[in-house]
Amino acid sequence: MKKKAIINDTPVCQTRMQAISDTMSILSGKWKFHIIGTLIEGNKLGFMDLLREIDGIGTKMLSKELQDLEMNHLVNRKVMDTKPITVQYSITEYGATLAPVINEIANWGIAYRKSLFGSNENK
Amino acid sequence: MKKKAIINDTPVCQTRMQAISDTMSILSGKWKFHIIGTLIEGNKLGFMDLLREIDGIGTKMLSKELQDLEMNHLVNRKVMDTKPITVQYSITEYGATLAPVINEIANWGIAYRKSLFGSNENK
DNA sequence: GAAAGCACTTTCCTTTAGGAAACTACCAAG
DNA sequence: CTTGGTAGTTTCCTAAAGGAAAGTGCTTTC
Repeated sequence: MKKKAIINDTPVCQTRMQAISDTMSILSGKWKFHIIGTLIEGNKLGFMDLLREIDGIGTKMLSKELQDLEMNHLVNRKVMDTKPITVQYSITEYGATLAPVINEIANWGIAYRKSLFGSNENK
Repeated sequence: MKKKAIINDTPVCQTRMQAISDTMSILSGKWKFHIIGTLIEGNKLGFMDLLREIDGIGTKMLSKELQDLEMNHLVNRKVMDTKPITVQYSITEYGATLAPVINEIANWGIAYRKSLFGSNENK
C-alpha cells in the first residue's frame, strides 16, 4: 500500500495553512513590518518622515510598499492641500489589529537574542 | 533648521525593530512557517512525511529549509538506524515557543479573510 | 534482479526582491 | 534664480529565492 494519504490534512489545518500564507503574502518583504510598526507608534506621518524613520529604506521601496499596504487597506493615504503639498500616511483601524502579531514577533526575537547569549552559541 | 532628527529612534524602538528583523530573517521564505507548524502538530516526522504534508514543496527546498531551521536550533534532526535508514525531524523546545507567533499570524489571516467577505471588497 | 521506498544533492533555469541614482514637478524662502 | 523641501516615478542593475528534473546511494520487497 502506497503512502499517499496526508495526515495533517484536516480542514482546520488547511484553513490555518491558508491563513498563514495570506498573512505572510500581505506582509512579505523586508519593510512592511517596519512601516506598519512605525505608523502604529507615530500616527500620521509624511512620506519623508517615514523615509527618515525607517533606517535604510529608499524612496522606491517605501513608495511601492506603501501602495501595497494601501491596496490591502492597512494604511491610509491622505493628500493634504497644504502650501507645499503633503501627504499623511496613517494606519487603518484594520491595520492596527496587526499590533498583537507584531508584538509576538518582536517579543520572540528579543527572547531569541537573549537565548543566544544565555548559551555558548553567540559568535 | 533641517529635519534630520529621527522621532521613533528610542532605544526601545531600535530593539524592537532589531528583534523583528531577527525573527523574520530566521523565518524568512515561503516554507518555514509551514514546516514549523507541521512539526508542532505532528511531532517526529520523516523527510518524506514532511514532503507529503506540506503541499507544493519540493525536495530541494525542504532539505534547505530544514538545514536552516536546524542551524537555528528550532528543529532536531535524528538519524535512526532502522532497516531502510530513516530520519526523524522534530521541533525543539525552543522552536515550540514559536507557537504563539504562528497562532497570531494564523488568526490574523483568518480574520482578514473574513473581513474581505464582510465588506464588498471581495472580487 | 527489477521496482520502489527513503533521504537527499546537484544542476539548470526563471522569477522576484531590492538597491542606487537620476529624474519629474511643484512650491517657498532667501 | 538658486537652494531646499515636499512626494514621488523610472531606469538599470545585481542578488537571492525558488522550482523542475535528474542523479546518488542504500535497502527491502516482489
